[in-house]
Amino acid sequence: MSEACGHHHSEQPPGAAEVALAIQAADRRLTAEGERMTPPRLRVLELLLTAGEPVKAYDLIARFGEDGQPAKPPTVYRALEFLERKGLAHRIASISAYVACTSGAADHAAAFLICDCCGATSEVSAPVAGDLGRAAEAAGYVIARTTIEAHGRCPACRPA
Amino acid sequence: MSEACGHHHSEQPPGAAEVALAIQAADRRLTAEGERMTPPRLRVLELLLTAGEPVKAYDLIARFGEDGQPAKPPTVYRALEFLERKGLAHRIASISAYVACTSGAADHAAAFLICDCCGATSEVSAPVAGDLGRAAEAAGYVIARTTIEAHGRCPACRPA
DNA sequence: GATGATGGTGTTATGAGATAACATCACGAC
DNA sequence: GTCGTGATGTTATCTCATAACACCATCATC
Repeated sequence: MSEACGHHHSEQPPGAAEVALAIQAADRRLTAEGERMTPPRLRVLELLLTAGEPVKAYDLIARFGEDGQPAKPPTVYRALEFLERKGLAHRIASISAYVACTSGAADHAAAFLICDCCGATSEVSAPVAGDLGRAAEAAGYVIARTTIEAHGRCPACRPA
Repeated sequence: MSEACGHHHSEQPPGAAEVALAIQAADRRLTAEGERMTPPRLRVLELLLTAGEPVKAYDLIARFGEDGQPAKPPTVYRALEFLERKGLAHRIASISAYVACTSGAADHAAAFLICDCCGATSEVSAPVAGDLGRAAEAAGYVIARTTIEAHGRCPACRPA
């Protein structure tokens, strides 16, 4: 997305069926935890899932209304905060964007591989007990959450 | 800084001598690479070094003038971009702040341990060939740069 | 079924972070 | 000198995010 690299990108966003499944699963999990899947939360999650890649907050705001009416910023930011708190979405700090979680696990640390060319993003499990964990332990830090984002080129965009 | 945790924080920013030394070293390195340490770049680096912890861009802007006059945003952002490009400073994306590099190495990947209580930040060497590197390789990604930031409590702020 | 506590939403306004665009200036190459 | 390049100064604007407050839904309790 951010850098032209002169080749074709065939995005294949998830189908409606997959999105519906993911929403169902999220809904069940929230209910089990005594949380509510309210309309704005559902809508934002749906937008994130449908996009299948990181989306800017103001793009979500613009797409929010089914009829083309944008949302007010707090509506979307509150939904994002909730989804993130529940592990259903993640903020990608290095590009100020948000993405639906593709890991089934609740309350997990995440790491991302981000293609600077096509914007494709791959969530991988964050190795909290790995290198960073050891460095933290050595320094006496107690870690609560991590931001781990690697930028580069995905297989499709890799230079020849 | 961001969370009250009811105990005393004794910050000890680097002394003027240390700052002067770091600036000298930076100056030499830039000269060796054919780059120029211009007044705004020097000033921003000096502010970052003196702070000894992450600083918001608009704080740099406010402190920029020796006489209390603020800088114009592009002045500071351009200096920051340059310093970051040269490995003399880093942006910490998760808190939108900037910090002087405390690693001697040029052109290196960095990782940070950030205390959510007192703001202390510790730069550790980024294990590019570690867990994340393996995940990237497995996914076919070629990594160009990484953002690795761990939030928690430093030894001084650690809960009892 | 009133009451109140809690949490979610709607709305207005504003704060915080970052950059586009263009004019001008300093410097080295020739 | 003059030309190309890179840095700076300046104005304006854009993007990202949240504060503050009114209102509403839900549920427990009495």
